[in-house]
Amino acid sequence: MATRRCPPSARPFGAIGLRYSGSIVADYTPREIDRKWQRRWQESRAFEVTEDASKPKFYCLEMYAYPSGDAHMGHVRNYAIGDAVARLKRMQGANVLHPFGWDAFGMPAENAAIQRGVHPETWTRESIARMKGQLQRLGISYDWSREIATCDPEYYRWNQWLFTRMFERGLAYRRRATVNWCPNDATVLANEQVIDGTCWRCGATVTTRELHQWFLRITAYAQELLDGLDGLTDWPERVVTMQRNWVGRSEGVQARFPICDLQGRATERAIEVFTTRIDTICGATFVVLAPEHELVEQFAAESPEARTFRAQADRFRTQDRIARLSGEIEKEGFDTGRTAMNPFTGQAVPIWVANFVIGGYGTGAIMAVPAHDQRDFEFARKYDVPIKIVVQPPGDDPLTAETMTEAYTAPGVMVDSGEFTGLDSEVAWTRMAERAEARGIGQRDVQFRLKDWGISRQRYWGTPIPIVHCPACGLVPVPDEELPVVLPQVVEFTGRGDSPLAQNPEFVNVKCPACGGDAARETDTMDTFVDSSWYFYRFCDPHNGDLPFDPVKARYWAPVDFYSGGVEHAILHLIYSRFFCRVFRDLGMVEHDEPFARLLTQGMVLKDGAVMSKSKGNVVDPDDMIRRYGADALRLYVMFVAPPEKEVEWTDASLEGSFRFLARVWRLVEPLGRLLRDVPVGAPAAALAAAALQPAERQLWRKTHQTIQRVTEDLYPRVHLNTAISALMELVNELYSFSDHAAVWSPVRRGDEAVAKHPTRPEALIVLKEAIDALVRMLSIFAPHMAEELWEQIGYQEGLTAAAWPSLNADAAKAEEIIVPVQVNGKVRARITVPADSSERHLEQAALADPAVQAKLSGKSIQKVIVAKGKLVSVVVR
RNA sequence: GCGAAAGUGGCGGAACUGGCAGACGCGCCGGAUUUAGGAUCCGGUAGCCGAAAGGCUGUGGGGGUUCGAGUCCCCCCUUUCGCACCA
Repeated sequence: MATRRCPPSARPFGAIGLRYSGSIVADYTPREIDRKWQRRWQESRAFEVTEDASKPKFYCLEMYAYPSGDAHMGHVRNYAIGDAVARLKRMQGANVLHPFGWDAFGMPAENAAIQRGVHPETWTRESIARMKGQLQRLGISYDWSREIATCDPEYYRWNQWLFTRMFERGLAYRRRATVNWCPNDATVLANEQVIDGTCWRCGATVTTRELHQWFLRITAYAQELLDGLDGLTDWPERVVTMQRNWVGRSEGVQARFPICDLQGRATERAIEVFTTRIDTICGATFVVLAPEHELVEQFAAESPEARTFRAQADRFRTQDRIARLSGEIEKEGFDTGRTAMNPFTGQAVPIWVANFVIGGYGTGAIMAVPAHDQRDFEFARKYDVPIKIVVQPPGDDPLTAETMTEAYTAPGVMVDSGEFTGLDSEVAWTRMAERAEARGIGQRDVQFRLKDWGISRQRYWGTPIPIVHCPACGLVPVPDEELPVVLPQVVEFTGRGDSPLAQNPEFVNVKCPACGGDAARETDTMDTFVDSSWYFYRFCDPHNGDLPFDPVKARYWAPVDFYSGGVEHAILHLIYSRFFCRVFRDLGMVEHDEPFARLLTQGMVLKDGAVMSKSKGNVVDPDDMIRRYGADALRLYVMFVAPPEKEVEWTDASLEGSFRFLARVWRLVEPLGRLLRDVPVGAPAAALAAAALQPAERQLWRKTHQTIQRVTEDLYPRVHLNTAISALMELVNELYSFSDHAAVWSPVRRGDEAVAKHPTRPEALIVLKEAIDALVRMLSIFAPHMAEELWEQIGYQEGLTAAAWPSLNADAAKAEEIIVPVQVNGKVRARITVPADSSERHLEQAALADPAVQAKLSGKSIQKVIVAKGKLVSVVVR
């Protein structure tokens, strides 16, 4: 045959089919089948939905895509998983919202503009078109009428609207903050444009700059975001943990250390420090300021050697930033020559400046207790600052400052702490906090690691921040009726200088909305995480021109019931979305507190142990695989190869295996189509009474219902897609065995030649139809194109998209007889076949009567017999 | 360093609450079919001993709880991921 070397999809499959000698089985030709059904679904608008109070809703969402131009295997896997859930829920009677859209703003589009002169919009639209085609060739059941792209003014308009609401409520504000700066290109760089401390374009060493930037006050919700995590029982534990650490709540005391003048007398000025170990305050032998701390400059000014002072502090400030990108840095510091008074001991302690104290956390200053904090310990040893022990470990072996080799951080007994001496340190914590408050030298405080969200980007391809700077009125939001503030089309992309919008006078020069005077537009655009923090609400009402979405519609669809995507979004995207959810709630637009009820983080698809990437040259192109094996085989493969959460290593051989399975189903079902068409659905109960069935028929009928049970249980909420598929494979194997049973089949002849086999008994046909019917329905959530085609072949007029999930007949699934292992002293010595509902007594008797068991019992005495009903009998002898 | 998760055949992986370890698939071996190869269908496939019946050993290593442990507890090893000076 000439087609020998062709890829599988082109091979002449099953010219000779199962059990058919000489008959013709139509080839499994996924390419045509895929196209046929994709067209039908589109024409019938099969997946478009509207609110319907008569049905339970189910909102199934996969993280929308950044339109890079090429869908990769990670996308395929994510969308295949989501689609299986969406199709399952639809068949189980839910009104399923399953939308898709594009995270269309962002740097790659702008980089393309800088490097190749393509307008970001053109680049983005082309990428969307390409990727959409790829997704459609996968046959995912999206409601495409709800498609959104965040770069549409109709979308980003609502970013601006929401920003304005937040500005009005003090949740959006402006302050100075540090950015990466390339001195050569005179431009701001995003973190990902800084490569090993240098500019991605010109290689110049990156410095920092202070700019006015916009922030969203996520910290206003810090406690709530933390508390809400307890309710996220259907999220992966590790994502919850990551978020908890990210919010990073710690309880402590903010204490005042009065600053001493140059003569060592306490003054009115004080250093505020935050500590979680107020119990160790008597051991605080020095105070450390972050290099960014405002007092550093004051001390420098007051210092006789102001210059060296500043130089040292500056060195830490710049060092900090670069070091943070590259890893560990050595603890360094210098003594300011100034002292502060320990408010508990009254002693003067030196004030240091050191690089290990962070300006942005707490008060930017710490009390250093070297005996009981490892970092302080290392620092004190290095610079020879005194170490004072105030907590001794329990037991008779007290520590001494001279001999200790590391800080003692565990609880213990208080020493050398005045009236608190002798107390348990954990008890002392509370007493000392109370005392600090009573004496006005401190108060209990809660600090969060979570910082406000800086959303300003000095970029073109993002949502313009809708603010006007008026010399007379200050910061004025653009009135709602003037939204959206649209990105100007004509802009030059040089990658140098100011942000592109700032270079466009038509954009910048406006009249103040408040006073009508000359004013300037804000030229920063928003972080694209703003877009993705609420897109799931927009899907509920994607064409609304009056509001981001209709609260009534959102009340019907939201929250998202099933959300799947990569772990890489475990923190930022998900915490920002949880934040926005609460903002919408406080605006009265949604009623729930959490936007995503169930989260599934799917594992990556690797090739040769690494993430697929163009630079590594290890990309497997989904389109290529679809061309060769069809969409169904590819989808089935990514779901069968491993549980959804796990990483998978791409293997061509396994994909072929999935293809073979589908072809095997095809060869089984397709030729039976004409035969089964006439068999009524919902077989007469009498015909299926177990007693009326031949053993082979009974076995198939049981397997059918056992499979329905297993698959249904595996699918949701467990989402064990791989084991569900393996159960379907078992059913197919059973169907093949069934066709081997001579008792129920006889050859159909044409002349002398056996053309096909035909069940000789009506019961056999009924059981067969029921099995195949259930198989095709269940298979349709994994391999929808082929399932539809087979569905049509076996005589159903209405498409599978309207079909119901098969219903379980629990009696049919039940086994009449079971095999129970018998253990003697922990080892399996026999297996007995007993009626499924055997009593414990009967099981024991049957087990002891078994000859193999008897043999092991002879000469021994039975100590105990344990019967696990329906599972096992365990005999203990001596 | 801290935290979390995971270590099961040649490979991907099953085993829900402690109850037949290795479902299902890949690969490999054998048989049928075929002029032949491919495809297809059937069977076998943890290791060791044995002609077989059967036996012994096995879920990273060591200990423990239990009639019974891949599963629970303690110690150790390895891998992956997350956080890495957050006071």
